[in-house]
Amino acid sequence: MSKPRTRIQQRNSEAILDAALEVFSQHGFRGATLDQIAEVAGLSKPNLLYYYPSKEAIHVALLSGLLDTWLDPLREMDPAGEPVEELLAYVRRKLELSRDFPRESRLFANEILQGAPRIQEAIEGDLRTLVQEKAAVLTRWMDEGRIARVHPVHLIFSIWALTQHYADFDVQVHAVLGPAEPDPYPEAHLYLETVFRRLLAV
Amino acid sequence: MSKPRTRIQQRNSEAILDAALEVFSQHGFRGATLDQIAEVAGLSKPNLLYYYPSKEAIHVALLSGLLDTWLDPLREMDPAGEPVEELLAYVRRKLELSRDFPRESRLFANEILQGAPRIQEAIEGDLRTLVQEKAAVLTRWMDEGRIARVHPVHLIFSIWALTQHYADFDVQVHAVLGPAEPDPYPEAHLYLETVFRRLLAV
DNA sequence: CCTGCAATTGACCGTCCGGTCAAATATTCA
DNA sequence: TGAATATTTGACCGGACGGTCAATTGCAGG
Repeated sequence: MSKPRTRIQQRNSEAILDAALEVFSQHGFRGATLDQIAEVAGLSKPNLLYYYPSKEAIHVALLSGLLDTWLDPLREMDPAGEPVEELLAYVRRKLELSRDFPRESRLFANEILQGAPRIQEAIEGDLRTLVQEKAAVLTRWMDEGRIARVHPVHLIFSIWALTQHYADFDVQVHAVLGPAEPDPYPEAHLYLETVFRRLLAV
Repeated sequence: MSKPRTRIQQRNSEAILDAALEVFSQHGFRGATLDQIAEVAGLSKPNLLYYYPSKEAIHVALLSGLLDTWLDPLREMDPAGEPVEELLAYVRRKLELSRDFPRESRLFANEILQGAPRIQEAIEGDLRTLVQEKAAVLTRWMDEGRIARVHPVHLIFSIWALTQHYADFDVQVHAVLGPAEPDPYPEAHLYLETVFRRLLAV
């Protein structure tokens, strides 16, 4: 992307991306407006377009870094490590991502819900490749009898689904648990650890 | 809602709701346009507004019936039944809902992602009540030693997350599995059955 | 056939949207 | 300081949006 030179450029383009993340993640691409983003960022609309040439450019700038960040925890899963602990560490890292970056998770969810028009090639490329690669590792672990045999790709899907649920359906989670339980993550962590320990035990 | 009297009203208001489901589920409320819905429905825009007074009214009409349909499988979970089989039956019914009504699932996901502005009270009311009620049943089963002890509400969350993932993230699922595996549901069913059998085994 | 109501639509309205532009203001640096 | 450059903005544009309305067409029953 564009490299901000001055401090003002640095500060403003960051403020824009942060505001855009806020708005895009809540309303999706078409539902978000430049005026909204400008207001959240504390800038005028023409000033937004001084830093980014179009609404789409802002969206692309947000998405471009996102997929890598999102997949990093999976990349860190070490083929040479202890299988169950590696998988549980992945679950934990992914859950922390949901807790600490829920807007990013919702931005991604919105993009996928809308058919992934802007990151389809990345999904069919990098993401698919990485998943297939890690699925091969999982299969090897199963062949070696170190974890139970299940469909490796669906195993990865289930980690995504379970962890992202707490970010994407945050409103529902809090509504069901009630105001007495303001932070569901400690319980979620315990629960998910149980789920995958029992699933993978040989 | 309004009771359609004539066959024409029946046919058209159904066509409108079907078209609106298509468009809303893909673009969210703000991202959808009446012209788009009208085109999909094969009607003129003023004709849409002859059957429904506003864009919001269409959206509300769609959502009003949805939550009940969505929760029905959970309601059917029989407190007098065999615990593991009841839970697995719930998982299966929920997964079939994802397979057969993916647009409804995405509509719901969109609404929650956007903060559930139009169904928050229903979520904090009916949905919360039902979940708490069924969580009590699960807790009783755990007390009786008929299923393993885990957090009952998170158990329900995990069923939602795992089953809805296949509808909401459909694009990603197919991209990762590739064109060789056009229908992920048989494998998903097997996988989820394994997950919950192992999780709940005493 | 006619009457009366149901259904449909072209034309239109005010507003909002993404984006442009020229002018004004701040900042940098020789 | 002053010239050059970076930043900011009010005013505006064309098109799309949600919604209205008067007028037309379709249709059922007497």
